[in-house]
Amino acid sequence: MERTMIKLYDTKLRRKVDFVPLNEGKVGMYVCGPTVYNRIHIGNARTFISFDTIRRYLMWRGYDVTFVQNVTDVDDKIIKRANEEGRTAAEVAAEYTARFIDDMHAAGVKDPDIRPKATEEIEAMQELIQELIDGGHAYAVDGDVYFAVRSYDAYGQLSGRNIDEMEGGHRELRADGQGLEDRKRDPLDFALWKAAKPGEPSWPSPWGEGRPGWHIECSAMSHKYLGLPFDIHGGGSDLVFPHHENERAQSEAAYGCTFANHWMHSGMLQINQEKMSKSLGNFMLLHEVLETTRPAALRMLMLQTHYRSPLDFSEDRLAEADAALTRIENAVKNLDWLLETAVDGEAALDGAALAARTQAAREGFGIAMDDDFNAPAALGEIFAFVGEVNAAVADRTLSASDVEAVSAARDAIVELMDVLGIAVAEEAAGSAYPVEVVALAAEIAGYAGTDAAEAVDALLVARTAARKEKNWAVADGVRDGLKALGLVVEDTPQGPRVSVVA
RNA sequence: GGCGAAGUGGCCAAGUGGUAAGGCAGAGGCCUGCAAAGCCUUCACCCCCGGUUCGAAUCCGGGCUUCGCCUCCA
Repeated sequence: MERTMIKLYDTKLRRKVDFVPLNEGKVGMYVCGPTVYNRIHIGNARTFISFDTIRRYLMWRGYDVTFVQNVTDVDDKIIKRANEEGRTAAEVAAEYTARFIDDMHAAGVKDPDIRPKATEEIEAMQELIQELIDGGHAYAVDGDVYFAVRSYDAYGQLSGRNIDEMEGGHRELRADGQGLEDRKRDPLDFALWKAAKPGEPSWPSPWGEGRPGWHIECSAMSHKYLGLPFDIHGGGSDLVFPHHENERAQSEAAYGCTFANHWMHSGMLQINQEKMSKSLGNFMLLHEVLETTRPAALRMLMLQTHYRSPLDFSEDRLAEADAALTRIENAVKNLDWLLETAVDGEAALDGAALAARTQAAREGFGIAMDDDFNAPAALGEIFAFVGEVNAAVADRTLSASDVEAVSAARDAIVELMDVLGIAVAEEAAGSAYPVEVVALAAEIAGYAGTDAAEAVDALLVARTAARKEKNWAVADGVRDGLKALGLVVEDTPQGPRVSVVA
């Protein structure tokens, strides 16, 4: 297959660049995980799904990807929640860490290769802080340790900020009485280590009992598990400043080398054109959305917009995405059915042309995804392909000689959707028919057995006979009765077919 | 105020120089006892004003509007 080079938009450079892994064939990725003080919302989910898709694509392209995502399980917000609920911070963190993993599984996001927890990496953080102090980039004051921003020349490069202009902003804040930090040498400095207050989780350290600051966690964990530099550092665009700027400053100041080779940031999910966030209180939790929506539909919605663009979320759009996904699923379902009923006979379609079109679809998909993981365009390729395949096999009984080409087309759709993280060939369990169909069959078809699958067959035989006799009352009775039980009967050129509705 | 992103058909959305992919919704038709699925046809002067160019949704300037970051945030 003709390959183009993968291009990605690098936040630091503010342009698309060719992606060349630091180690041939391998990719190291680090994506900032959540602070576990609540269930994650769908805005968090968007970022994780975006990077999951990127990861899957890189793997499909043959890269050996090492994907690291932390869990921030010590933080002010966790402590606050614990105090409110009369629990320990560790209990709160443990609960929401478990729920986070549940939610990720429910959303179809692959587990990271390594999922370090901040509380289990204190030693690595302390070592990094000590490096910074030794190198003159950090200083301890009364049990706190601060990073000296002005000791790192490149500060502001990632987020495109000018330090001196920023300080003006800080002075304004100070005039408002906010952000007053007497212990800092410079208003821009930020905490690497926070002295413990009574009742807070803390660890012993050379600077006194305390806990790590937020930014140092990711610096320490990415260094420990990926080594520096690593290929891609990702996260939501709201983390660019200050979190990622600070991470970069810490790591590069301490180790004297590039931290992340590329920075990638996903766009914000919005509700009514406004960012959804925990602090604005306009958030919808992922697990709540998944109570009424299948995960694949949510993912489809997210794939329909480029990962860097803002994405407005609404129930209507979710329904649209579900309908769009159904079109692809139907195509696969129909192809499966055709393949099952293929007969030996004359070729009904041009297999060579279909094979060529299948190959073109794969290439089109790859070209789209190579261009900064353009999933909407890649989906466009899939839809265009689906339409052509549908047209090619419309109202046709497949002959045996067509099977190979049609089967390959069907597999391509499934494979490409899987790269995007959506399984469209989920086989309905064969014995998933509800037992009530037996009673229905007894009523309508005079069926006397106890097996639901057999009862369905009996009903279909009865219905076919009724249709021949134009006895629409019985024919429709079977269809409507089964529908009430969650089974849909569809008539195809090859005969009736029953499927279980999710 | 500083920095950044964006404005494409009813809705969503791809598209960075050669006269607009795709999805959803709508209309007409085909198939069908009905339905489902599917097929065919149909639906855009790309926010406004200037400029560059043989040619711009795409480049430049100005304007209007929206959003994000600048404080915890995916």
